[in-house]
Amino acid sequence: MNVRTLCLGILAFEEASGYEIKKAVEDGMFSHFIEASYGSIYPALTQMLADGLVSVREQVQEGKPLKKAYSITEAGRKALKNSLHELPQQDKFKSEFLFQALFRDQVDPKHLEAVFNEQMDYLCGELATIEECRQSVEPGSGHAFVNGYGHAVVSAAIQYMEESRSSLGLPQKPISSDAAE
Amino acid sequence: MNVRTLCLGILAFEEASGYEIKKAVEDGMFSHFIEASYGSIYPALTQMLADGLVSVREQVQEGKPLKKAYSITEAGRKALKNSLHELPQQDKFKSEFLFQALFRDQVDPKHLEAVFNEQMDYLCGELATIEECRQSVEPGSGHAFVNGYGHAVVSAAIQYMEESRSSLGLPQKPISSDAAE
DNA sequence: ATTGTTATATATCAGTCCGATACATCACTT
DNA sequence: AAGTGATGTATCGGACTGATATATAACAAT
Repeated sequence: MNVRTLCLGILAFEEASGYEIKKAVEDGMFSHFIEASYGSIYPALTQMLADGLVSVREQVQEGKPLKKAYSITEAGRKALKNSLHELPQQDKFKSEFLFQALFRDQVDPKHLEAVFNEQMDYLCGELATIEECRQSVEPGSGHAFVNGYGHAVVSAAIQYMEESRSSLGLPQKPISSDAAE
Repeated sequence: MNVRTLCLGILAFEEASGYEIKKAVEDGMFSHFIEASYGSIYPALTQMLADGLVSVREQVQEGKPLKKAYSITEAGRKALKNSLHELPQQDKFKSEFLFQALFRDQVDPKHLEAVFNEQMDYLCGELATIEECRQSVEPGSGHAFVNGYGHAVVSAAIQYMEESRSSLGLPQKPISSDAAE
């Protein structure tokens, strides 16, 4: 699946600009299972416009830059439906954190601790985003399933991390900066 | 982090060929949190050889093609250690399965079921790989932590998938081909 | 016998995508 | 008056993927 299909999928829910698509995959509804950069989103929109899969509406906004609001066309919906019936590629998961954790005996304990805490912050942030979205999702929908999947997985990761603190030789949960001692 | 560092990391554990590195990230110890293709592994090894980070030993094998066994050098270990002290990038997770699940009302139920079952197979395969590796890992090591992380996350995914069968309108667990009805 | 498949192994390349950067406008703070 | 941050479009070098080519040998099937 390429970025074009990804954009079509987001536009199938609502009209959006390139900037908004980027936000959706960075922080929004789609953030925990999709990635895409400006360098692929903008060319994808341009190309799909040429192919008639999307249409633009240039919005002149007060106090903000020009915004190109893209909408999916009928041809676009058809193309999306086709893509949805292809066999999906395998999930891809890359974690540099886990890679570093593999060599924990070769890194400075201070670094390990910093990296560990950053990972916890990241995971908790993901969980917060997922829980935010959970409210605006109707039960039984595809959104609900995907949201629940993310919640299950990220929760499990957080719990495992928490349980592993001692076995990694790290100090317990640093709730406030001067609780230890 | 680039593929060069990734290869160095694997070579820090044991001498390996490009083919074996690919296997390690595809099926082995590293498979659930690392990705790399031949198209990046072989150039990485060639370049690192030129830079003196690895050395080769050409093995003439009986009944098999020539094998170039790469080993990490002292300079390579130093370079790896440096890389390990950089801040890791955020985890990346992409799931086309979840993307398709998002549009479950727009896809053929047969397709949804097939895709769902394939995802289950994939996840169970991952779990099996992780459990295989678990045996050959010494407790308390970085390997053990990473292995446990994978186990926690994949187990959670499988459990959630299992619980969601009915809410997606799918038939129950197809253990054998003619158990239903 | 010979065709096909699977496993081992190296290597390349078109196309895709990321990460960084540039540019521009406005709100808000310092 | 300067700096920061959010909104917004756009491009590009370089990294990486996915597919393909090449080669050898074991093994199964026809």
